[in-house]
Amino acid sequence: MLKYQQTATEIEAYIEQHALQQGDKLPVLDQLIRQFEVSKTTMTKALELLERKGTIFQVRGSGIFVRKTNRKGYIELFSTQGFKQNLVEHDIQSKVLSFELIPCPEEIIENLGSTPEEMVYAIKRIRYINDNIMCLEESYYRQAIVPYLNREIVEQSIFEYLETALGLNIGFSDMYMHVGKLPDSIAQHLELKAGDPALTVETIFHLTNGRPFDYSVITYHYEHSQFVVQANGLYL
Amino acid sequence: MLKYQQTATEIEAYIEQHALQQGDKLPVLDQLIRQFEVSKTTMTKALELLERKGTIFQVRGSGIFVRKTNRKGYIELFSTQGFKQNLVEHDIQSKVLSFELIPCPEEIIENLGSTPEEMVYAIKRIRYINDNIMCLEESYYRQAIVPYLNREIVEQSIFEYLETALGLNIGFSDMYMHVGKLPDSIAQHLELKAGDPALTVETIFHLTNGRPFDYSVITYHYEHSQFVVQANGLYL
DNA sequence: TTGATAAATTGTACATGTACAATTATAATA
DNA sequence: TATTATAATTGTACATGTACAATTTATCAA
Repeated sequence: MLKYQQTATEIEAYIEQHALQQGDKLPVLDQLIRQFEVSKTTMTKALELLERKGTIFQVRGSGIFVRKTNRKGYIELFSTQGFKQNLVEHDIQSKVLSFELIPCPEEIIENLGSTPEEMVYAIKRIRYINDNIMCLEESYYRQAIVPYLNREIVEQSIFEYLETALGLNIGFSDMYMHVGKLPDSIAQHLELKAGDPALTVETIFHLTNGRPFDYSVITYHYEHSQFVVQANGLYL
Repeated sequence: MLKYQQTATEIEAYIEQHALQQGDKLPVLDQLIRQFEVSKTTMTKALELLERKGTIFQVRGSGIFVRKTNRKGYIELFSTQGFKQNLVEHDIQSKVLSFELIPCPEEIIENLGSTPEEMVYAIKRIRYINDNIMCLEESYYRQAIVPYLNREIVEQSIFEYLETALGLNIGFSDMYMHVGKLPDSIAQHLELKAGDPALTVETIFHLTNGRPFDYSVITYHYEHSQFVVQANGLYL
């Protein structure tokens, strides 16, 4: 683990231990540097990481303060950076509906930048959050990049397997979101009615080297999923 | 404008001028440093900015490459960083439904960290994108921070006014999203039917010093709004 | 008191330099 | 030719140091 990531984790622990709340002030930058025994660069990067993660905010001339979202029960859609301790407080389960190795379907080719001959793992599964149906996920993995998958892996966390067992470096992703009415085919899986509202998120995942390896379409159950996003930039 | 922001803008211009496409390689870091005559720190920060913005991706040992989303017609929900050139390619118009100065409503107090006595500007407006109804926006600005607003300003970009005329420094925001069925009252404004699907986004905007100044609830028209998010971290 | 002004505090921008890890290209070997 | 080992390329991590801008605190005048 990198030093600045490690430092960031330690600062989080510090916040936890001292039970700091929204708006509370952390020690001054110089003090943090001495306290955690790192250089200014490292501390700055650690703080920047925590700022993007939404844990703190920094005010020049004033100090470093804790930023906490108070609402509970929301899913972090884009951790935008950092670790993956998003959903740890939620209990996530999966039920595999289908799992097969097929030639890349026509409509997926463009998204994955693949060829019609190329084989892909096609997986359909329902994901549960705290024993409620959260979403239906249909995903396609290029076998050229993910040479092997099996049903057992797919029942657990696929990304976990890709990173640890296969040593793949997962990089960035493009997500496309829209809201619409559920078609009957999907509604059944979510135990909802056709015409009910749904959030659909298409995502193209890339390795750090830019190669797309996974295209997935997730349809969320509108009653069991709500999302929080901590943003830092500007907007509308 | 800061040097690294300026540099980032110049690199974007470079990409534009050379008509670089997805996956095309930029000059090597050292070359970029010489070419744009900045230090390594500055260039690194500029590139980091562009990476977060989704314009490029960097691969150690390999190079710096262009990253472009090819789908058109999507709204950038969270620019996650950077400038606010999101919606420039869209034509955004507003129609003000109501505009008043009132004591802070009960249900808003907690979100804005205000008191019941405090006065807030309450604004309701419909926003159009390319002449289609995009969303209904209800927003509340604390008068303690935004001392003056009028109907004319509200018909244009409020944030533009806050930044330039009032000199406020807009910082981070917390967004809460969920999907649901439209109540009749809102459906009418969006020219939809009660029960139709809708994406609702609540946002609490803060100044850079951490003080919340704006709480808004936006209900999007499901047929006229779709969103793209370029993420960099990890996920589900 | 109030209000302006100066000084101290504190985070950010930027430069320079070293070491290193991931990738790619090259050379050596079977 | 294919495979492996080596070297060159290229971005990232990290340290140190200077200058500065935004904020807060202290000081002084009215």
